[in-house]
Amino acid sequence: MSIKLYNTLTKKKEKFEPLVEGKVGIYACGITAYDVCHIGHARSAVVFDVITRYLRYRGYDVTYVKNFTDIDDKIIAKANSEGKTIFEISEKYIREHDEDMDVLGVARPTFVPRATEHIGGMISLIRVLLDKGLAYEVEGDVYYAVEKFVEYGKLSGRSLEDMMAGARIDVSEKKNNPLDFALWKASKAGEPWWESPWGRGRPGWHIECSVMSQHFLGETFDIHGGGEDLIFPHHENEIAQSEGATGKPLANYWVYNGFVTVDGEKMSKSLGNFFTVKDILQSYHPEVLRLFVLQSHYKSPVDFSDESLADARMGMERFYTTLNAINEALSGCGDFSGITGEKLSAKDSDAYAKLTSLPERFADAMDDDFNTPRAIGYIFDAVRIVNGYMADEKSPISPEACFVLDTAKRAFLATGEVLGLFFDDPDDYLRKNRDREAGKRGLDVKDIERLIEERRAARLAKDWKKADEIRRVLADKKIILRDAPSGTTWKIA
RNA sequence: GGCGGCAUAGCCAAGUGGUUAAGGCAGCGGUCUGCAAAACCGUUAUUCAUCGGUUCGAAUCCGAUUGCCGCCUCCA
Repeated sequence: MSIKLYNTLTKKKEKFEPLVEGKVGIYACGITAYDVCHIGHARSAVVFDVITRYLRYRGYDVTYVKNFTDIDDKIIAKANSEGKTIFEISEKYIREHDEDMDVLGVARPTFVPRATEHIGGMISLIRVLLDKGLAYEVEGDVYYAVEKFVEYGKLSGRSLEDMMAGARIDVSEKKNNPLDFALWKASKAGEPWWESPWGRGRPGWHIECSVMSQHFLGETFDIHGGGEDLIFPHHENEIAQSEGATGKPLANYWVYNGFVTVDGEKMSKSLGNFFTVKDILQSYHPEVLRLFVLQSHYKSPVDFSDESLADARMGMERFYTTLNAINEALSGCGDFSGITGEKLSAKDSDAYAKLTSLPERFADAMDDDFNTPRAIGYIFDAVRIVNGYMADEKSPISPEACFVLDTAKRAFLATGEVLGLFFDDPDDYLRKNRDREAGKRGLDVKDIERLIEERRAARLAKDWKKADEIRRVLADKKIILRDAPSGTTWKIA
């Protein structure tokens, strides 16, 4: 089976064929470092994290580049208003970004270049575009002449005429065509600048990605991606710059994640309807946020709400409850290294066969345009199978059962490795989750445990009435008790 | 105005021509349990926004209609 992915450039799902056998180059546009990350940034990061993890899982040697835009109007504005340098601002938000992504379990990309590290490359590329007649200089600004690039609009599926018809074009006397975009801007007073053949200035937004992608991945690379709002104008302009200069395709596959919405509307700074990653991680385990994101296909819009996150939390709880049960069962196992899949009883063999099919089914779903919702469905199927199997097993469990459960655990963890889930110790996860939920509701863990202790004494004395009364009191606070041979545990509903 | 996307159960969400329309959450019934919980079993869409068409056969293809959303300005 080969991987298929949806290519926005061709508007088709295509078989993935890397330029170089066994190797993949990915460039995803990262953030402009002027503010903290919100859930939308988290989604994009998680999506491309899972794509790279899966490609690696399938044996590809992946080079993943994600840039930081550290020179831009908004960064300058923020630096000026706070009396700081642009570097202080971008440094602060890049660090915050990295902290958030680390907590979210997003693996660090292979390279994380910053625009200001590549000014020289940008100047060279702008020179090439000027030499080729694709750009022109006006009073220290350099603009790209879009009508000179015949394929302009091919990614976003619009023509220059269509865009001219649109009313919302910013008019500048300096531009020959209102759709022309800046490659280089002469610096105004109070703005940072770099020396260039056109005087002191700073780069336009789009040029950095053309330069950095080529620097790390070559003139043509495999996958270019980002949030779908980057299709136009950002990536359209990157194509014009890069392909205009090299005459070669910039990237073969263009992959975009959909937006996170709130009440059906795009999460954005201007609407003020955004939630920061830090906000959410105070209330939820990072894997809950990952599961929430991955339970929708990466291209679909996903509506964010506290309810939907709470649903994802229950899903993670199901996973970890099962993993915990597997661990408990396995802790009672002796040596089962002599067991193999071939000589099992009918019942063991049946469970074994179903559980060993998980990696295959998982890969099947992921091969199909990284269909994580389907892949996760298969993991839940396996959860049901292993739980049913465990329910039928008497303890102490047989070496054969140990073998089957060990196989199941490995299969779960292998899928988790790709999705960035199940990295926590199940016991820790469940306890942290419980305490966090208790905290959110203003419940005191000590009080709860004191009542549980009282109830334990009552149960020992077979005072069921008192035991049930305590259960009821706790239940009113959404606290659910579970009596097990090893003692009573509790959780929040 | 131009371009594009989406509409599947109470909620979330797979499925894009052909056996019983995945899975999760929530609900209900049962098993287990002192009572519970977890878990398991069963159950919850004869139907996929509406209307037409193509086809032996459509949630899936085509057309129209309605509704929602995104891009066209910085944006993940």
